[in-house]
Order: sequence, then C-alpha cells, then structure tokens
Amino acid sequence: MSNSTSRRVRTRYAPSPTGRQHVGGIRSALFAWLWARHNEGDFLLRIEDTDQTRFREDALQDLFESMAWLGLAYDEGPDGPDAPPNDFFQTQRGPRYQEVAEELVERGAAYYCFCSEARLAELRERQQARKQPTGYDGHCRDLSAETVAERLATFEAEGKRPVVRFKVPRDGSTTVPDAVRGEWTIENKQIEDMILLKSDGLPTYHLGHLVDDHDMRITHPMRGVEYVPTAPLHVMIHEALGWELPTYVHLPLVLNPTGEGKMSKRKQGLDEAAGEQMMRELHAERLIPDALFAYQERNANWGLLTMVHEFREAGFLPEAMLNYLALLGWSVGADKDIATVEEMIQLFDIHNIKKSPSAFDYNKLEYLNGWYIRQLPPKVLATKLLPYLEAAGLEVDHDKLLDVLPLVHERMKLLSEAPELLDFFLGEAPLPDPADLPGKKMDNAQTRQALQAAHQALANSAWTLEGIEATMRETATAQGLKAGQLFQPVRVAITGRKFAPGIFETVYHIGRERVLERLERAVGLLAA
RNA sequence: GGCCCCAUCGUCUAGCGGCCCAGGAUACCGCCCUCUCAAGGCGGAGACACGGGUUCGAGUCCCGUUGGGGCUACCA
Repeated sequence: MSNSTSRRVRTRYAPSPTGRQHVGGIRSALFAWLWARHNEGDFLLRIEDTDQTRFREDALQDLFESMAWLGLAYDEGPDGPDAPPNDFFQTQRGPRYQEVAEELVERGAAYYCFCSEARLAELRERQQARKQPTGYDGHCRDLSAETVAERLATFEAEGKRPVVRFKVPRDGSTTVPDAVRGEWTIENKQIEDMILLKSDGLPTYHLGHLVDDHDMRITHPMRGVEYVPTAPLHVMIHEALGWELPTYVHLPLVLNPTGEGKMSKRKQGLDEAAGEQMMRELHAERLIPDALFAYQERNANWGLLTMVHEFREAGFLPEAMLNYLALLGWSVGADKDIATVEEMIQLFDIHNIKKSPSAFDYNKLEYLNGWYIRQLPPKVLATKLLPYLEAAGLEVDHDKLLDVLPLVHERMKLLSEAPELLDFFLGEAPLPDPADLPGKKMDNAQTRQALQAAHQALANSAWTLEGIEATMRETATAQGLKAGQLFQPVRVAITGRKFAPGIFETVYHIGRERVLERLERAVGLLAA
C-alpha cells in the first residue's frame, strides 16, 4: 500500500503555536527541508493550532522569524506573519476534519463517544488504583444505532457535541512503514480507541495532521519519536479511509548536554538560582564553552539555550546552527563535519538518520560558529557586528571597524563578543585591574617604571607598525626587561584587558593620544 | 506499573560479517608558533555496556541482562 517513492517528494514542518521555536523542533524542520530539497520536491509550512487553550500570541512571529533567519524557505505555507487565515492553519479547516470523521463513522471505523470527562477521569483513577493499564474502556464502542441517535439528539438539545473515537480493530496487527527504523509491526490490541474529533469540533493531532498530510500530498511525515507509539493508529486510519500510506520518518530525540533527558532550559522545577548553579557546574565540567558561558553570565541568562531566538541573540550564525543541527542524528560524512547547505542537500538521506537520541554539544556548536565566522568576509562580518556594538553603546565608524576587525576576526566565537573584543579600539577602554598590570616576575614599582618608559618612548616614536615595534623593543632592552614583560603591562594599560591582539597593531590603531592617556592612567593606578 | 524503542571514545558520529588490535570531529592533555588570548601545525590519552548464542570469522546477525529514552490527555 505504501508507494510514496513514485510520487513527488513533499515534506512539511507543522509546529503548534504554543511557544517560541525550540532547537529540537527546528531540527525536524531542517531534516524535512533537506529531504525535500534533496529530491527537488516541496517543503511546506503548516500551523497546527487546534489546541486553542495553549495558543501563544508571540509564537507565530517567532516561527516566521526563525525560519527566515535560518533560510528554511517553504514552497507552500501561510505566507508570513500578517497573512490572512488560510488553509495552512488547521483551525480554518474544521469542516474538512468533521467530514472525514463522519465518513469514518459511516464506514464503521469510528464511533461517537458520549462519555463525560468526569467519567473518563474516574475511569483512569480506578485503573490506576488497581494498577491496571490505563485507557478507554470502550464504553460507547458498541452502542446500538437507536441509542446513538437518542444520545445525539440529547446532546444537540443541550448544545453539546460528542467526540469521535477511532474503533481500533481488536484483532490483527499493523505494520508501519518507517524510513528510520524500518518496517515494524505491532498488535492492534495495544492501541486504544483514541479521540479523533474533540467536542469543540476540532480534530486532535491524530486526525488533523493526517487529513492535512493527505490533502497536502505529504510523502514523508517527519516528526519526533514521541509519535512512534501512535503511528500504528495513523496507519489504521489511512487503511480505514483507503488512503495511500506515507513513509514515516521518526527523528531521534535531542537530549541535554549531560545526556539526561530531553533538551530543556533547566531541570523541571528548578528556579533561577538553581539554574545559575546548574550552569556554573556545566561550565566547570566544560559542557558549556567559555565564550557562551561569558555571554550567559553577562546577560544573566541562567539556563540552557534552547530557543532559536536565544541562539541568534547570543551571536550564533545561521550557517553554524544548520550545520550543527544536521549533525544531530545524522552525519555529513565519515571524515568531515563541516558542510555547506548545498552539500547537506546533496548528501542528505533519511535512511541514514540514527535511531538513538543525541546530546546537544555546545562545544561543537561554538567551534563551528567560530569556524564560520572565520570564513566571513570582513565587510559581511562588520555588518553583522553592528547591532551588537551599538547595543553596547559604542558609536561605530564603519571604516574604523573595518581597520581593526582583522585583528580580532579569527578569535571571535560569538558575534556577541564584539564589544569586549573591540571597545578599546572604538571607544573608551575599561579601567584595568591593577593586579593585571605587572608582567611576569614584576612588582608594582617595576611595572610603573616600565609604563613610564613606554609612555616617554611612544610619545616620540614614529607612528607606524615598524616604528612602534622598534621603539617598544628598544625600550624593553633599555629597561632590562624581556619583550613580553613590557608588552603585557602596556597591553593591559591601553586595553583594560588581559587578552588583546598583537601589541604593535593594538598600539597603532588605538592612536598615540589615547595610548599616552591610558598609560598615564595606568601609572596612576599603580601609584599607591 | 503497562506498552514500545534505543545502546561505538566525555560528546557528535563513521562502520551496514572479514578492509577495524575500530576512522573523523569536538572536548581534554602536551609540544611547536608566539608579546597575552585565540587561530593554526604536530602528537597523546580516550569507545564497540555485559552475558550467551549463530558463523571459519561479530562492533556489525539472534536472544537475554543492564542502562537510557518515549508513550500512557477532548496536547501536539
């Protein structure tokens, strides 16, 4: 029955607008997108908004922004944040689901269920108390036609609607065509009579996604493993309807960096303080890399980064995100990890998706981000850095930025590091910590003397890289210091930081006037 | 609890019965480069969860154990 290979490949990403985009979800979107592109098929975006109680206003905007930022363009979809409601919103397709539900009832494959939520809750409680498996007991499964008609009338009079449940065959077994785990079979009796149509007239996931996937001619529904247990139900519904079966693609879970549990901001029930504690521990265990940790510390963002917008704000590049996400449950090749989007499209194959879950590795993501930053032409990088510099209150002269950017370019891991890497070039330098000023084996008095000597020498030096180098090396020799013993105090004095680019370039670009000012300031700090 | 699924270095993975005393990447350690930090180069340590089978031969197939995970809603 499953014969989707001959059809044009069509995949979709169908999130619920219940919150912002999570990396796990977007990984599904990426895989679906890659498979469509690989086959020169279509990729669609659909909004599964049938659960109106969980709807979140900011969700749609964030979804569109996330897709656009990552470059995951869809061939068919709701068309942007301001599009009028259309077929790509499930809430707009109520009648279609009702029609299919009724058809199933007519075919005897589904039935109306009049059980109250109270009865269901009671049933569940009783089952739990007796340590029996929970599940619907089939109370309304075999009601006579007369009884059904009667109750239907009663419900209607009361302005209520019954739910529709699928009548799972009591015997036999069902086989699921699954590209990741291969065909697998399960006994039908292990599936319960799930609700297809809710009493508000909207479908549950089981009916909604299935009708849409069919109507939209989706050949490969991709979704997380959490849908594996109900996949047989979906196959049975297809069979009852006589619809062609798609090939399911169940994607493995994305786990926390520790490998314990599903990826989430913090462990369940942990508050902000505990979140900070957790992050400090993860950093100490080197599960959170330095640049990212510094960013989270600066912003008091205490918890794992999990939302797409968080990664964007922290200064990750979309190409790094895509590359990294592709490595979660898949591989771009035996001897490499870096691949362009084009390469990924060419190489992607749903049959190579792993079955086992994978832990999210912030180290590797940060490494890839640094790698992609290094590939960026300086002008492009400069443009991407601007928002971060301006947010830090730095007035940026574009030419000046382009002058100094090469000095820090290859050291940058996150775009958000720009201010601390560049502020002493572009604006004021932070006040140095006096304890950082002395070079190796130097006391305060020696350091003062060295800085004063540097001040005097640089005041008269030719202002070229060669001139500055000659001046500084001569000064060191004259002071009886090793080069580094002079350079480090000068570095700290003029940048306010222990780490900075090469000293000659740094001196040169900061400019004579500001260098001299900052040297004086540092001498003052050591006065006491 | 019940049902289902998964299992290669700390992490992501290559491996689809002999090419593997297991390859790459990251993280870690050391050396080189060097004025600091990066980047880069070179090197090091580091894995087939365990126990049974099948086979001339198993990381690769089967069973069990252990461990991990998912589902168990008128949520998706």
